[in-house]
Amino acid sequence: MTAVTARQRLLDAAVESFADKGFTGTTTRDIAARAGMSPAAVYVHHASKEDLLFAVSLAGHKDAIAVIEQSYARSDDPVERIYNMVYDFTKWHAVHSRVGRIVQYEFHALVPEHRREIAAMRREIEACMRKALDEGTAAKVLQVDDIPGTALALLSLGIDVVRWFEPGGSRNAEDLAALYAGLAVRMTTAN
Amino acid sequence: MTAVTARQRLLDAAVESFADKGFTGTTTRDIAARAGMSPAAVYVHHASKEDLLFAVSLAGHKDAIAVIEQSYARSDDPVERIYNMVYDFTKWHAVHSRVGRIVQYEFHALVPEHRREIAAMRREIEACMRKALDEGTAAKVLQVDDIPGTALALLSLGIDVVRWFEPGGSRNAEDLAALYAGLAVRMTTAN
DNA sequence: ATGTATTCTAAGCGCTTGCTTAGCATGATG
DNA sequence: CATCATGCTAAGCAAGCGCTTAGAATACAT
Repeated sequence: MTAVTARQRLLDAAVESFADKGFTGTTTRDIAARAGMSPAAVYVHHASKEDLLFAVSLAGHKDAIAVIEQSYARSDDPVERIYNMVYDFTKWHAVHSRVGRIVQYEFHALVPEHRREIAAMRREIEACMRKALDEGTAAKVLQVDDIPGTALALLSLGIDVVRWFEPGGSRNAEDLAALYAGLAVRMTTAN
Repeated sequence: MTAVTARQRLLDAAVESFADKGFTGTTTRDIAARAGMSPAAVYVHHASKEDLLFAVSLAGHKDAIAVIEQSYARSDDPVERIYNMVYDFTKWHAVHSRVGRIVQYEFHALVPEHRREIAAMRREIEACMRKALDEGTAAKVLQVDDIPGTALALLSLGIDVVRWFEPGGSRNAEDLAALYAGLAVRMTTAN
């Protein structure tokens, strides 16, 4: 299908452009050129530049939600669960740091309706982490005073990776994920 | 002095504009209007839009470095020191979340020369945190395996606050700082 | 009064922006 | 062979961009 391929090529080009120069710093001509098409071709497959951002953001969030929910489900043990969730969430942000940067830093560039939709998906991610902490403390395996605050901290650790991580840089995604997952366990288990 | 006042008014206007719309999303006309001046007045006091960004970024980094170095110096006890450093660093990012957002997210918009200068200041902050962890583990008070990685994690906690914190929101800067500082101590002391 | 330095603005230059329009090529369908 | 939808582009429009220029207004020294 030429249609699907061209549409996807434009999405890929948008990811690279937005990650490099930000949403407002990217021109529709940049995206078109990267996809090897004329500036007008963008509008054959996407309604607007903001629509491209929304598509990228939506796909990124869906992926991130799937990752953290699968991590939650993989184990019944609260400690193992926290380890897995922080490991996978951190690793995802390291491996997909370019998409992650768009998802995190261009949120405000979305139109209000799209912003609401994305905000709801973020709340799902936070809710999943809170649930893991909730159940772990109820079972007296974890020791967490401020559950919403600690959930925020654990997710922050993973999210902030997109700010500086570069694939092929000095740090490797798996090692970083293991480090942060270990720290997460220390943060949530009794001293 | 009218000169100093106008210059500062433009800097303040730049902070608000950049924080709201990002560097590329802000026009020099936005900044001038916010400062109550004509578009041309910007160039009486600042060489370019990028120069305004650099001035904001430089002031922000100087402030952040001062905060973390004072926290380091306030106590000799490694645990207390980690608590203080994470507390103050987090609180600074919460209180100055608008400046912090510019400092963190518009780094790439600086010209290479300015970027190098700011990057050096960031390394100072990381070095200060590493030093605290280094000395604490050498004294066998802290237990940290990966010192550079843990330093990164502790700073990430504070930095990521600028992504979502709003002054006057549901969370208070001091409570958040105390929470994160407590988590930092758990991360760095033996289980 | 005259000269000088400072602070500011009206106007606008050359260029780029997101997006549209009109139309061309291609290939499937009657 | 004719028709028509699809995927694409050349050209360009109205608006907005960073920044400059020429000069007005003010304040103070001579």
